[in-house]
Amino acid sequence: MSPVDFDSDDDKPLRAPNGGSNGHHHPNGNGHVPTQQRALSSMSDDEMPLATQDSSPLPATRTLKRKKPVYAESSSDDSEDDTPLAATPAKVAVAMPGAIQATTVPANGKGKAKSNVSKAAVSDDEYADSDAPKRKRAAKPKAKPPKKKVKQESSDDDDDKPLAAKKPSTSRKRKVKVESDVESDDEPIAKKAAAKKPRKVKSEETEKPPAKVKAEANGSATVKAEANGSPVKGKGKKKEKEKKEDEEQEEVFRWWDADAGDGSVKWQTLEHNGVIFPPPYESLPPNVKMKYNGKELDLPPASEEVAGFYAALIESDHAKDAKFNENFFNDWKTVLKKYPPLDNTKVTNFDLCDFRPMFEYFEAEKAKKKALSAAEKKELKKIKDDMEAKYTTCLLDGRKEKVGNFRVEPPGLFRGRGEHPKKGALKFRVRPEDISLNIGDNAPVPVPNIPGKWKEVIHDNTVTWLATWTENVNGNHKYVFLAAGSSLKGQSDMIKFEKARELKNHVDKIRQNYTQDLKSKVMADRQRATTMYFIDKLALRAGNEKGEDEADTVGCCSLRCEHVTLEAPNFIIFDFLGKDSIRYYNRVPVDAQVFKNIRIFKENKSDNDSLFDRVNTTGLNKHLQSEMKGLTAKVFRTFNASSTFQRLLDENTLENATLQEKLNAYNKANREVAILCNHRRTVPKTHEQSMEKVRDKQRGLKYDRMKLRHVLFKMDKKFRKKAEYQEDESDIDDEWIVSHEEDKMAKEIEKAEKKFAKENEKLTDDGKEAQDDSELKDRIANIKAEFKRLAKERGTGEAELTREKPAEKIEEAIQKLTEKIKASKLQIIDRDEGKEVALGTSKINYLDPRITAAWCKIHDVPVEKLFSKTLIVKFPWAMEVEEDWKF
DNA sequence: GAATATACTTAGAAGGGTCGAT
DNA sequence: ATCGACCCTTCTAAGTATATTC
Repeated sequence: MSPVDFDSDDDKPLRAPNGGSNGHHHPNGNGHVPTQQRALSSMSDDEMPLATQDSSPLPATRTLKRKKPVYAESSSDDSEDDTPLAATPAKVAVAMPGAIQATTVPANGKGKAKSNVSKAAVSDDEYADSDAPKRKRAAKPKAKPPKKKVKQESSDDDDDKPLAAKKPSTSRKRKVKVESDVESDDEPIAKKAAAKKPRKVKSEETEKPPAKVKAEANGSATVKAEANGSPVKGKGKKKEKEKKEDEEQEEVFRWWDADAGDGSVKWQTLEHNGVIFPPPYESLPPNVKMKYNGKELDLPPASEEVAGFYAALIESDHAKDAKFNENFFNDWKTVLKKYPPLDNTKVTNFDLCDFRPMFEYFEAEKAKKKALSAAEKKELKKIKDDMEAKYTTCLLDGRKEKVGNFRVEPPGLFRGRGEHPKKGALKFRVRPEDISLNIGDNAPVPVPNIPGKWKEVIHDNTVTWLATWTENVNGNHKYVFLAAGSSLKGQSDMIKFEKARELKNHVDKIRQNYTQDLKSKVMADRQRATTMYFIDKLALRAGNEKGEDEADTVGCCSLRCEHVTLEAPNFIIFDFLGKDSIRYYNRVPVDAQVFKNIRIFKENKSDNDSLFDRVNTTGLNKHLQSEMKGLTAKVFRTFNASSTFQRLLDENTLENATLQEKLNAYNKANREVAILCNHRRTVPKTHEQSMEKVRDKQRGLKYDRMKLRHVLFKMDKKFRKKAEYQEDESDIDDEWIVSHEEDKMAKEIEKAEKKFAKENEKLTDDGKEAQDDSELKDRIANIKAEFKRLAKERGTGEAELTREKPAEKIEEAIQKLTEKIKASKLQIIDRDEGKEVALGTSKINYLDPRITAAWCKIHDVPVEKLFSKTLIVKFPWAMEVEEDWKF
């Protein structure tokens, strides 16, 4: 059985429609949410085997996750200056004029320390409104007493206890605070750092063939020379195909033809130029000042920069977000404390701030840039490209490879998705002192393009990153990796898909096993089986635990009771926020046992308790490994997406279809996968409007075709009988025709006027006399007469052309229009159905590119129609498949 | 064994570039 | 040649997975 059709009612894949309102979510049919829910609680569970062991299904109340706030400690008032963290950046500031490090603000500190104490205080009614669809996990603060949980644990048999992690008290992981280790400033950080870092620095004295590689590297550094005809590299692969200046194209390393390495060592030699830092902050011109309480505010660069971050956003949705504003303002105030306005104005009230002058200045600058001539823009771009050139590539084992994100993230305001508690917080400027480099130990250590020294330089060839740093807002790690088209990324991508294909060979057994386990007497196993069922059928994400200072989103293992609703006899309604706070709403029929299980799992729990309190992703993956080597939860998503795609393509592509029809079949399959994976985008504001435009255009085509038919009818009655001319233009009515003709006339007149004016201009330029206005009048009169005739023709079923044409020509023209109309119909459907589905994500990450490559070969479709240039560069390894290749 | 650290993949928004219609 | 819709790239946030630490 295919991975998705467990739904016996109709074997469409279960999809994950979009949230809410717009109706296109229910593939399975008119799904509307039933009014009656939880009718089942009364059902007795005959085979509720768990009873004994689980007699107290004590829900480990999953209190909220949430990690501790990174900087939350100082609850005291405003001594933020003293916060240790602040110190670090500040230091640098001195040394670097303009580079505002100032932004030392400890991401909003204090305050909201929802101490556990306060949590305890939260009353239960916070959970009370269970039917409120919005799962506000509001309760973050609360830590429900572990109550029975303890008991339960003891009573359960070992295998069966709730995972400790989910105990309320344990709550979630927290991220470690960002340390400012810059202390030891100026030491020869390089080697020493590596030493102190226990990390896997094994690379230190690994054997490598430096000499040889080195030589090669040097050679390839001179790409130019090479392009000129003297291949420096010894690779031999480089045939003379250099013809076009495909210098960047240079020989692609055909790693997929080479021997696979061991896997853990990622490279032997690595040379690169580090990262590029954004330019230091430049103050605004003196005439641009924001206002506070109506008065101009004279800000030092450090605080002006931060104000500018916000000013740029005042027209965006972010500025409408209270949390965003609050976080920004707190952080900005901290900066202001250190870098106050010159006149010492106290900025205390957000509502008194007027950032508009700054905003307008930015807009004007943007406009200025846009107004530059093409040549000027090109020039600027070239300057930038030249400056960045050396950072764009690196030498990996002597081969030139593209680097991905070599630009260090500039400072700004953190734009968290959804209800992220830190959104709007100030993200500091990153300095060399924050960055660790990873580079071959024989490679020269690059010098930062701004003053400063790297935090450390290590030589770890078991990882692929070139640089890393820790971001201050959430303490997350950032990395610089190679680009998507690099050999390293390509290899792991191919491995990913091969692993997903391997799952084909095990999936039957795995399904058999978990189907068994759905009835297991061991609660933990039963829950695990149920999560596997969802992950397999619905392609849900694994659902790791999240910390307290993150948006409240969930995946399969972290679902809470409030996220699933039962609807008899066998439907489950999922409604939760997943990755990126994208809503997942899906009403699906499920196996009777699954239905029963969910009912059991929900028993005696409150809405914000974990549904699968005995399952976590680590345990789940461990189990999966035992079913198939290398299997993890995410493999199911890849597997489901790619196999669904392959099947749909096979089913939907008709042999003799036109190119457009084939493309549509492809996009349709792509779209179904995107729906399965719940990949969404916000509907462009202009969508409806542009739909109407296209529809109108299509009606125009139909109108033209109708007119041509009428011409034929007038020429010879026999045409009226021809079957292909019987069809009616159903969606153009008389009213529309009238307005269409009027429109058309107006446009033609306007065109005639323009043309006339142009002709006259030309004449006078040539020193001749301009035409008389009467000429224009004549022309317009002609047009009007023409349209008068059209008006008369209305309803007669007959028409004539301004210029006569032979019947065959007209028939040909009709044929062409028919094709155009057909194509446009398809396009319209395609577009409307896809308005909120993002196809790109699945194409980039989930669909085995070999499916596409093979399909293109069989159906004679140029792959460029489906893959952008970057995708083609990303998937070189897939382009050579045999046409009969199947996922 | 939970918490944390690390490294890598997956994700939508924003903004810029391109391309087709006029 | 201009304009605007849309496609693509860029950016960086937000996941997954597993190793390491306490």
